[in-house]
Amino acid sequence: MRIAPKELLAQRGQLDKDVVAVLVDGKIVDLHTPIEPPAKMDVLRQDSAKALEIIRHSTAHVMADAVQKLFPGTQVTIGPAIDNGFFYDFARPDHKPFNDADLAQIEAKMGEIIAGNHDFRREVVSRDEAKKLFQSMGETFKLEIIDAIPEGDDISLYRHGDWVDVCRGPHVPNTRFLQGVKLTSVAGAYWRGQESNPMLQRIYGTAFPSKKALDAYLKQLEEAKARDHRKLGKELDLFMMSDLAPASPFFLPRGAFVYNTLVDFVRKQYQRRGYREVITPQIFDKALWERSGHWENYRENMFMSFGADALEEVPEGRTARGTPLGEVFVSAGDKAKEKLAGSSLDYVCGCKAMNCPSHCVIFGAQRRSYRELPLRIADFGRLHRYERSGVTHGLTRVRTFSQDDGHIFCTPEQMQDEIAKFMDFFYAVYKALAFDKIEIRLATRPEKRLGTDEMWDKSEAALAKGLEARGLPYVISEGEGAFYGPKLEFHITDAIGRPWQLGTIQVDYNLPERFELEYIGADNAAHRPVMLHRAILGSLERFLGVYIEHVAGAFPVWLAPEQLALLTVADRHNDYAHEIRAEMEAKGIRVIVDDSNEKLGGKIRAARNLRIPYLGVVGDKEVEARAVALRSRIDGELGSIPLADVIARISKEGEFPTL
RNA sequence: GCCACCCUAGCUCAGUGGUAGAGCAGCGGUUUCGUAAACCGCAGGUCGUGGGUUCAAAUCCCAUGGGUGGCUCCA
Repeated sequence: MRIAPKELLAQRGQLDKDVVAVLVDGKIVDLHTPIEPPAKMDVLRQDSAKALEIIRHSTAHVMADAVQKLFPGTQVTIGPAIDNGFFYDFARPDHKPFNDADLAQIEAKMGEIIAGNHDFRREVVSRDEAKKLFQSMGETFKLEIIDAIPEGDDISLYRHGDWVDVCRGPHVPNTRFLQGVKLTSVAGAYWRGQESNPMLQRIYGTAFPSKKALDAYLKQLEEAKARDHRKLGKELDLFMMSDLAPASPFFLPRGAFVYNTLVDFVRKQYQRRGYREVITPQIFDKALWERSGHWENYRENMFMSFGADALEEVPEGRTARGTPLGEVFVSAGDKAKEKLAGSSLDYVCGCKAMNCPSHCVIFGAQRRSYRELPLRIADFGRLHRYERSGVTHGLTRVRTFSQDDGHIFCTPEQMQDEIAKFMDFFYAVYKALAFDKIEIRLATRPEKRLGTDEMWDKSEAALAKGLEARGLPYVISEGEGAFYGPKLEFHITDAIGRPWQLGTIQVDYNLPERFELEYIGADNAAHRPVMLHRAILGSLERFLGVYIEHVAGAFPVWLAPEQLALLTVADRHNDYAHEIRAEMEAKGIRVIVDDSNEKLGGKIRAARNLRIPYLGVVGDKEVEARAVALRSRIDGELGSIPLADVIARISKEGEFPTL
């Protein structure tokens, strides 16, 4: 005998005013959905974290109600709760978007609906009834949704006031539970996420059990924005951008220092872990990319390049070699194609978007012995990828970057061990950099791919095994692998919680095949190696963006562009400051002197704003004692300390972390 | 690429059809100072760019570049 938890709680006298839903076997069940009376049932109150999702989903319904009241004829589609709130996608008959003024109006209407204290009600209907209902309402998207509900599942409707939606639930008992509501932004979104489908108008919002909780969230969001790497990049003179090279950062001296130091840090590890670094060309003959499969699978992301002679008309009596430019630029307009058609393309080049093909060229350039394997090749080469406008973002999504990239050529037998070694390396680095929350995704075969299903089966299994060997939890990203092989992606979130892939390891049987790579085994026969693509920090640009946010611009002593700022109290201390600066620089310490015409307080403020780890005040006492009044960003005032001790302390902290 | 919004001095921003502004930074001077902003002065902008409407455009319209938040795509 199934019964709604609402009745059950009422019978037991547990139906308090702040009960949102119940928890049965760890599953959230709203008060409307009939269940078998369970042995154990916990109540979820308004302020519990698990109630948040229900509140947000119900708020999405109220928003859809408000939108349909204000914009008659608008169709509803889907409206789930998400990490930071909820959204609902709409199709307006006039295809007009919502603007900020509309949002304010919708929010006001939502307030009215909520104030009406409407009960949410659930009912189960047959597929035909549901279809008839939404047919009569002209909700064609909902009809598609109903059709997608698996046979045998209940089709439930949720109503509040006079508004109805087909919905799995769960929902709050009454609109009065929705007290902290804010609409945040609008966005275009494709129906079912397909670019070929019509674009819907999405409205994002967030909701909390109370106005107070909402305000706290909004404040926290403000604070997160203060550590946005784009803002800090400007404030700390780390990097800049220019319209003349969209999505391509210019690293300024301070930023370039941090960048190079990260590279040095990884390089030092390479030395100990059997990697050999190479430097490879930037621009390659198209033939390389045809062989690697990039031409076929990755061309739209590549920058093309060609010599001036490619633009010359082909002279009379000579046959053009290569591909006419007009055929290369497939997405060029007809006019452009016509113009390019007569130009020969003896030498079209692709600017490299990945290092792997050149490493294959290196591997294949010599007869290789099994004794050389695993061969670990590292490359910090600069990559260029043509990113569509609209997807780029600060340092985290750019058009030019370099990775701490490496490719391991090994025997199939060595592969699992190499994956394990990589995992050790990876976690040692992230631990040293004080990252603890790392999400792992196993990205599996995409639609557009090279190689056989057997190869993909083997590759995916090898990566999963590598994770299971360490007992690491992971999620599967269906179809998100690279075109040549599956990957493990290591994701870290930025200041406002957006995840970014940094490190990766990918198994690849395909490129060795395409490049016909071989090594001679102990049996004196030729064998095909396996290739592992791997990066620890990933794109250094992206890593730095995430890392700046992680440390809020306050780099540890070993990474800080300046480790110590010497601040003089008055002009008469300037000579001493410059003298000891030279002494410290000779010992490898990075020092700046602020001998400007500012008061001490002003100098301290300026140095602190730059997040310099140590401040050293020099005045009469310090000159007298050959000392520095030291102040640490972390430990505060340390008092007057002899010069030699300051040098010792900063030198020690300035060493690279040991792994 | 698609949707919305934004672009005013090096930076942060004010200015909604009628003579382009502030703070900070910069420069010059004064001050010589002990732990988060000394004082005075000067200079700095074809209001992203190009068209249009208007007697008059930073402001309204169109196009275009760049950025922001999403969608899609990806390190």
